[in-house]
Amino acid sequence: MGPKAREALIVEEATNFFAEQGFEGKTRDLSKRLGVTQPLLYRYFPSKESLIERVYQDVYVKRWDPEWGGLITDRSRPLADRLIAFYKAYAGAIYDFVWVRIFLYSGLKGVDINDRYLAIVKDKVLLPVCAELRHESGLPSPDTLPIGAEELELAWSLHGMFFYRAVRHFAYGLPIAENTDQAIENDVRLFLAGAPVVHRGIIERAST
Amino acid sequence: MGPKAREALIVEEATNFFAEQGFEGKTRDLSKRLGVTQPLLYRYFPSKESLIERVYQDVYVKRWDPEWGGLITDRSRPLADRLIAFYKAYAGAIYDFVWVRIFLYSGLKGVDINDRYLAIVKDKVLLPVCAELRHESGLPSPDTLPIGAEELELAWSLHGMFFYRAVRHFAYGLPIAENTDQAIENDVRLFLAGAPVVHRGIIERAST
DNA sequence: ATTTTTATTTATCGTTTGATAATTAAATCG
DNA sequence: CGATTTAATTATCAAACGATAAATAAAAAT
Repeated sequence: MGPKAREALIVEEATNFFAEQGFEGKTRDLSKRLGVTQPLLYRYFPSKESLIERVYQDVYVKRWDPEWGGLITDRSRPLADRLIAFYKAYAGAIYDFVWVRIFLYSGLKGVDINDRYLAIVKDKVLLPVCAELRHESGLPSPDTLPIGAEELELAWSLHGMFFYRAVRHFAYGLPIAENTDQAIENDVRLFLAGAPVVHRGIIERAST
Repeated sequence: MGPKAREALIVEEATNFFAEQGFEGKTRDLSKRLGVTQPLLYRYFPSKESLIERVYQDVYVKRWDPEWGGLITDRSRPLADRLIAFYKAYAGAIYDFVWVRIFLYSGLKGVDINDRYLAIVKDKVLLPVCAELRHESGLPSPDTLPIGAEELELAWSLHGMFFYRAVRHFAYGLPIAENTDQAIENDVRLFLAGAPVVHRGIIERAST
């Protein structure tokens, strides 16, 4: 087998393997699943750690499409439509066994790529959601009045509804509603109906 | 040191240790933290697995107070008050480094005690929340019309807002709003304002 | 076809790891 | 106090693990 194909095969199977077993999974078990001998792994990667690092790259890079950011901020459409469109698209990448578990395992381990990813989520999702929510309610823009911690927590609530569904399914193995698109739509509508009720209070508390 | 005190000390430190490192943490590292030698652990526990089992018991048992169930169903108080009271009390046990991480690690591992705990959450929290929500909106009681999967998903949304806050903090190491009581109150008020907007549609879809 | 390169395997090393056996130190008890 | 039990340590085992070296098989090149 050609080196490129073999390497790709190793990374792919290692991703599934570590998603299942965690990063303490043994190289011998991985090689068995690949149908090759364990030392062969070390011809393609100098160490187990370097293979794990490669898995991180492979997994994380594929899970953020720069297009998504624009979906939220495009004020030519109703906010509900935008958020539903974004979270449905996002679910296409995120509602996935490998992603959820690698993300949780690396998060628990405290890996830096996790922080970097969450910084993107904050910048491209949470803060924009807060900004749009303010705009809808006729509240001051973030340029005038910065978004505070409690307000950010509000956007995290929507994100929590959305992502915890995946945790329940792929980490705990619980069943979830068959129609996840419908569930996402419910999340967004619930959020947009409920958030304005608490938003003003949050801003008032922040400005004292 | 007396055997009872020593055993309690081992379990306590093992709990912290496994919460940090995961269950692949080495017995030698644990013993080092306890200030004892590694073989001593095997005088108190026949195997590492049995110590882990003991940690499960210790951790999980302390995290569900039977009193909590009653908080949700007591119709002498407004539903908002009840849910706020419940989730604040629950947070006292759940917003905790050890709990969140042991829960996630054991969930990822697929340990059965996790399923048993989640069954309690479903019975004592999620289904009652759906029932109370129906009562508030003048919808049929669960005795008449069983609670469906999409409807349960609605209660999970509130739970997700609540629990994902803990995951963010204790698993990812992200900062959260200082006043968690206020954040919980916001979650509940957002939920109670938003849920009725989608609830009827969910039930209609279920009955077709 | 023979040589050279490269992919893969076999064999093995040095540590680490969970666990046990033998020994020492410290209580406990008559 | 001395005898006996018990807590804890030292020493060590066998298996597992990440990693390396040497050998083989399969392509590629001349």
